[in-house]
Parts: sequence; structure tokens; C-alpha cells
Amino acid sequence: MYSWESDHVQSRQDKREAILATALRLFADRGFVGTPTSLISKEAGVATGTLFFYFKTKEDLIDDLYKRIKAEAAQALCRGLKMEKTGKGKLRRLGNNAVTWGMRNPEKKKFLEMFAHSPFVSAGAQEEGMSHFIFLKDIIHDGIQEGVIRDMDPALLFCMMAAAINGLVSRASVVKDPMERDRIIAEGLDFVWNGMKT
Amino acid sequence: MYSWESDHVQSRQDKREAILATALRLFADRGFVGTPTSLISKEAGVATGTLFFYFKTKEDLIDDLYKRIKAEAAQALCRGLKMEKTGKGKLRRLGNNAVTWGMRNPEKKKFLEMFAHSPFVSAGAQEEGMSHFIFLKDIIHDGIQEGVIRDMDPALLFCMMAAAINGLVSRASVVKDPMERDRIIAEGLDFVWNGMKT
DNA sequence: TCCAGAATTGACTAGTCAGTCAAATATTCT
DNA sequence: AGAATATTTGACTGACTAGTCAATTCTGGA
Repeated sequence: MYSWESDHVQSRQDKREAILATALRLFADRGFVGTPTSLISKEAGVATGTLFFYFKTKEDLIDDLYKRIKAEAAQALCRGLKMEKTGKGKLRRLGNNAVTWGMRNPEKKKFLEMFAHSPFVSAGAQEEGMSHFIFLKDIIHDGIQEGVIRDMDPALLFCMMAAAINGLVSRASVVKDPMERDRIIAEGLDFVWNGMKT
Repeated sequence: MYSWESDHVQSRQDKREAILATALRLFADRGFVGTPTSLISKEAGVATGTLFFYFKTKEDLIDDLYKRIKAEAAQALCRGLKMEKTGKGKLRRLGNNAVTWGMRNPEKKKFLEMFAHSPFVSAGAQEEGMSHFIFLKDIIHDGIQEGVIRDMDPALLFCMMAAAINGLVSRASVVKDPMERDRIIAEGLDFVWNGMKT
């Protein structure tokens, strides 16, 4: 079968993408260790050797996914941030963006969670992942300067914000009714906001 | 060598405890899958067969640890709770207890975290684990009745409180200076409290 | 002391999985 | 076209691991 004969046209480089997409799906519901590379390649429609042609090791594949998702998440957090002039506005927008992204990308969120709690994480990837989020420190810092945020340890604020929003998304994800879900998201964001405002 | 000759007197039933303690330590820093049963038995000073004499499978061992730690954590959360008369007092005490326990038992905290994010968790253990925490729902409910807590979804409040405190402990754990650490804990608890109070 | 059952041992098994490699196929360049 | 290079394949290997089991040792009671 030649690609120009197929319904599923797949250029050669797309195999790499197919592997990444399949890996994400499988990792999210079976975990890193519960997902053999053989299964990834099978579900992606490639041979085992092909997977190792594109990724030197399984860990490389995981790290690659991590960096990619982390970068995408950082980008999503920034959506519309420039338009907000006040620190308060920026922070509110940030929270909204975070929740929206988490709700829309459950597999990616799960992956990031698993990665963070996994003991076999390459320190390098961990570090590069965080580098995308430096701008958050600035926003928090500005908020404190403006006096709209309580003067607390910025790293603590960052940790607690992230954790609380994570909890919020987990809770909101199990609520089926869209109206109720929106109400819960609003309540959750209020929780975060009240926690940090002066 | 007979036990009465040894400096490390170890009655027969203590092997079970030795296995559990060793497993906790190893799981906490290598993860479930990164810790072979052979290593657990070796470090606990027993034969491989002995481990499987006390625990039918590796998963049984993990579940057992989980139930035990969960029960202990629930107990720790309750310390001094009876003495508090108001909902506000109870909730403040609760937060303090949670942080204190998390800081004092990093391995157990890590274990619970890993367990929660592990995809191969027995639903039974998960359920029994939660059963120890039903009393929290009541406290939250009382707080809302009293009017000291904002009227929001109790499950959401529970999720976010747990997540935020978890984030707080993570952050506080990396701070070496005791004074600064105490300040951060106080700030963190304020965050949680401000998030939920009316 | 002797026995029955509980506890303990560690060599062994059966299976799994990450990663290799030589051969085959496709693509690009001249 | 034909050579050179890039990609793809899947059978295979070597390492590792959960769990077994027959044999041995320990323990408490008669």
C-alpha cells in the first residue's frame, strides 16, 4: 500500500506525531510503567523499531511529551493576558485560562500530574518545563507591588494557586451538568482569589 | 543466631512490620514499580518467600500500607478537634493538624500522593481510604450552617482545601530555616482560610 | 521429649519488556 | 537510472521480576 492510495494519508514524518499522540493517550490511562513501548507502537500503527528510531529510549519519549505539553500549557495560560492592564485582571484571567485548559485537555493534565509525581523524572526536563512559567513570578510580583495581593512568599503563592486550581479542575471534571459545573468553577476561582487578595 | 542472642531482638510477628516499614521507605523514594519485591525483602532482612507469606501479592502489600497510613492520617487530623467548639476553630485546627502531619511524615505523605496518582489502584482500597474522612464533610457542613464558611459545594471545598494544603506542605518542606518555615505555614493557612471564609 | 503446625528460606519458573540489528523499502540527489 | 541516504520492519536478546514450592527451622503444647 502506497500512501497516495490510502484514505489515511500519512507522510513519513507524521509517524513521530502518531507515536506521541498515541503515547499520550495510553500514558494518561495506564500510566508510564503500565504502558509498554510495544503497545504504543502497535496502537500507533508502526513497528517497535520505528519508535526507537524516533526516540532513543522510552524516557526520551516521555520527556519529549512533557516538554511539549508544558510549553503548550504555558502558551494557553497567556491567552489574552496582554489585554489586561491591572495585576488583578491578569491574575483573574490567569486562573480562568488555567481552569479552561485543564478542563479541555484532561489527558494532558493527567500526564503532567503523573509526571510531577513520578519518581523517575529527568531533572533536566523538570527544569526546562518550569522555565516556561517564569513570567508567572513577575505577575505575582506586580500584584504584590500594586497592593492587590497579600505580601506573602511568591513561591508559596505559586504552589498554592497551582495546587488549588488543580483540585478545582479535578472536582469540576466529575460534574456533568454544564450549569452546575460553571457555578463550581466560579466558586473555585473565588476561593483562589479570596485566598490571595489583600 | 537465636533471637535471644541478638542485639536486635525481633519477635516473629515483627517481620511483617519490618517489611511494611522498609516498603514504605523504598516506595517513597523509588516509586511502586521502581521497587522490586526482592529489594524490599532484602532490605527488610527477610527472604523473598517471607514477604509473600505475609502478603499474597505486591499489590496487597501496597494496599495494606495505604489503608494503614490513611487511617493514621485521619487520626492525626482529629487531634484536639473535640476541644474546639466553633466551626471556625475546628477548621483552623484541622488545617494545622494537616500541615503538621504532612511535615512530620514526608514519606507517608509522598506515599499517599503516589497512590492517589497511580493508575493501578484497587478501587476497594481507594474507597475504604476515603471512609476515614467522612467526618470532614460534617465539619464543613457545620461551618456553612454557622455562616463562617461561604456557601459552596462541600466536595469542592474539600478538594481545594486538601490540594492547597498539599501545596503548602510541599513548599514549606523545602524551606530550611525554622522561623521562615513557620511564617510560610501561617501564610499558607491564611490563604486557605481566606479562601473559604465568608 | 516429641509432635503438629506455623514461619522461613532461597533457588527456580514463567513471563514481560526495553532496546537491537540486519535486512527491506522508500526517498532524494546527481 | 542508479547510487547514497533515510526510514521502516519485526524477530530476537538479555535483563529483570512477581510469585511458587519443596525443604527446613522454629514454636508452643501435650
